[in-house]
Amino acid sequence: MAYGTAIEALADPTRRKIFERLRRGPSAVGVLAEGLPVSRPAVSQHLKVLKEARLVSEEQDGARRIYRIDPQGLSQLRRWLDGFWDDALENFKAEAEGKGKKK
Amino acid sequence: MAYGTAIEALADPTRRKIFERLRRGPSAVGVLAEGLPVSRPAVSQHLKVLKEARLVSEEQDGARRIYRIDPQGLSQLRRWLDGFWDDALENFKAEAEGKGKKK
DNA sequence: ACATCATGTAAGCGATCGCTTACGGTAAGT
DNA sequence: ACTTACCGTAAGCGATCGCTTACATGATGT
Repeated sequence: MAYGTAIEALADPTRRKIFERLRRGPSAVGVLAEGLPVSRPAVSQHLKVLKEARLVSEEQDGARRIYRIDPQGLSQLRRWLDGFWDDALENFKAEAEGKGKKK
Repeated sequence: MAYGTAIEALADPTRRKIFERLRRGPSAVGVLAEGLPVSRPAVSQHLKVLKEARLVSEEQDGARRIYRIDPQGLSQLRRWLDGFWDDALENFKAEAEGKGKKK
């Protein structure tokens, strides 16, 4: 039931930008902040939220912190969405058949 | 690029409850409000957001409005997540190989 | 025509959110 | 030891959000 925190984390546009930036590979906080219209502490706060949602992981490298995408949060979201997708298709199929019979 | 509105819509816990309730089949506004700890106008406002995100669709049936899940918003979300998933796996593979070579 | 059901909308309020600036802490270089 | 680089955290502020109550609207029944 932890997909909730993942969705809430990805709801913010700035956090999505950070997440999509990490898609191209790991990066440090300062580097991430350069390509964004917000301050470095803001990026740090966003990374904390993403980390708690298991969407990113952190690795210390000297004085820097390297962040990379964590597949755990992503897979939880995928499982939830896939379940929904199957149910939705089933319902559409059932409704279509019902309407067909009524004719 | 419309997956953003879908994620933002599903970020709210109450909206997720409504959406999961609709998973079991179409329903009217008043019926949905009975099983929730919020007022009926609140549910109506949430349904408006879900509709604008193409996550639900509306059908008029006399004085009532029947809401059901719309697969459009769902499929957009799935496509976005699937792309992310593929990239994430690629990066992990590349990183693992790189570390292996360094040894 | 009138009453009633079912719903959308407007206004307002308290709470949460995202941002900035200021500060504290740790690691590397000289 | 001192400075510099890199980062997390605290405090505070303006804006957005979700909720409620009150009102407006359209369809159904008598």
